[in-house]
Amino acid sequence: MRLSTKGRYAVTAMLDLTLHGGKGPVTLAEISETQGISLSYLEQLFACLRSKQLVRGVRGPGGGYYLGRDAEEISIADIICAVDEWVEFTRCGGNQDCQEGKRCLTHNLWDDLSTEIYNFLRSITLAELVERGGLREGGCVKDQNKEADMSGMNASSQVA
Amino acid sequence: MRLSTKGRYAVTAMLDLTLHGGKGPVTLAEISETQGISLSYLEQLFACLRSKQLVRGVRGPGGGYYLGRDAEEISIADIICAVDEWVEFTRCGGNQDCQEGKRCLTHNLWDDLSTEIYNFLRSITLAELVERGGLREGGCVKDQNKEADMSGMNASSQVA
DNA sequence: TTATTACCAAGTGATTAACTAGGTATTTAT
DNA sequence: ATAAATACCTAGTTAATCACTTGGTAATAA
Repeated sequence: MRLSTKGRYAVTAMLDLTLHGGKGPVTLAEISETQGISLSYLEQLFACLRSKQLVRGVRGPGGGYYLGRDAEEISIADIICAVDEWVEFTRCGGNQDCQEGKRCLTHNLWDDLSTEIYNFLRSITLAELVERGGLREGGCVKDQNKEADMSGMNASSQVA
Repeated sequence: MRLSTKGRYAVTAMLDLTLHGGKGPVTLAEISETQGISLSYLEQLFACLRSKQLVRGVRGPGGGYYLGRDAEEISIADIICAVDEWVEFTRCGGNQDCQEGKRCLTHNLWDDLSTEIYNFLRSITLAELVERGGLREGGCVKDQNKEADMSGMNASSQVA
C-alpha cells in the first residue's frame, strides 16, 4: 500500500465530487478552483479514476464528472489504488524462495500489515465520510494539536 | 500520513531487530544481508530511528543496535513517522482561512481520515506483530484469501 | 594496536510529484 | 453552422525523493 499526497489529492477531489455531485456534473475547473489543484493535474488523476470506473465524464458545455457508482460503493482504498501504483516490496516476489524462515517471516508480517491497512481503507466509503461529516463521531479522538496528540497515550479507535 | 517503501524498509528492519535482538545487539551488516537492503541506506534509516530514540547503537566489535525501548512500546506509526516526514497537505495550513465552508469540510474530512489511519498504525506494536506471527488469526480482521481480496487493485507486481 | 562496528557527509542516477503547454474530440447554445 | 465549453490526450519541466555509492571519522572490544 502506498499512501502519498497524490492519493490525498484524489481522495479530496472525490470528496468534492461527492459533496457537489447532487446538482449535476461537476467540472474539473470547479474542483481546481475549490481545492487548489491544477486543472491539468486533476485531468491526469481523473484519467486514472476513469479507467477504474470510479468517475464518469460528460463532455460539452454543462458537462463534467459524476461518480462512477454510488458513494456507498466507493472506498478510500479504491481511490488510492487507482492513482497510486501498488508497489510490491518484498525481494522474493511473493514466492517462497527466501533463504531463511526468518526472512520470510518479516516479509509475511509486512504483507499482513499491508493487507490490514488496505482492508481498513476499504472499509471506509465516500458516503460514510460525507454522511458523518468526518470519521470521529462520539468517542473518537479529537486532534486539534497533532504534535501533542502523538506524544503519548493510547486512544485506540476500534476498527472493523 | 505518508506510507511509502521507505517506511516499509524501516518497519522490516525494525522487525528484524525485534526478532534477533534477544541475543545481543544486531549489526546493520546482518540486517543488510538478511533483508537485502544496502548498508548505507540502512545507516540513514537508523539515523532517523536513533534520533527518535527508537533504536540505540553500540559501537565497536560486538556492537550493533538494540531497540530503544520495549517492543511493546514501539508502534508502526512511530517507525513510519520517524523516517517518512509528515507532510501537511491542506492549502490553508491548518488554519480556518478557507473561503468556503465546503472547502474546509473536505479538508477536515481528510484530516480525520489521516488521523484515523495514524491511530490504526499506532495501535499495532512490534511486539504484537512478532507474538502473533502476523496480524491475522483472531484479532482485528477476519482471515481471508489475500489473492481474491486484492483483485480490486492494480496488482502490477514489478519487482526490482 | 588492530579490527570492527557505529556514525557522518556528499553525491548520483532513476523515479516520481505536481505542474505547464498545447493540442483534439464532443456536445450544448446561439 | 458556428462558437464556446467541456472532457480528453500527449509531451514536456522543475523540484523532490528513493535507494544507493563513496569515502570518510569515532568509539570500542580483542
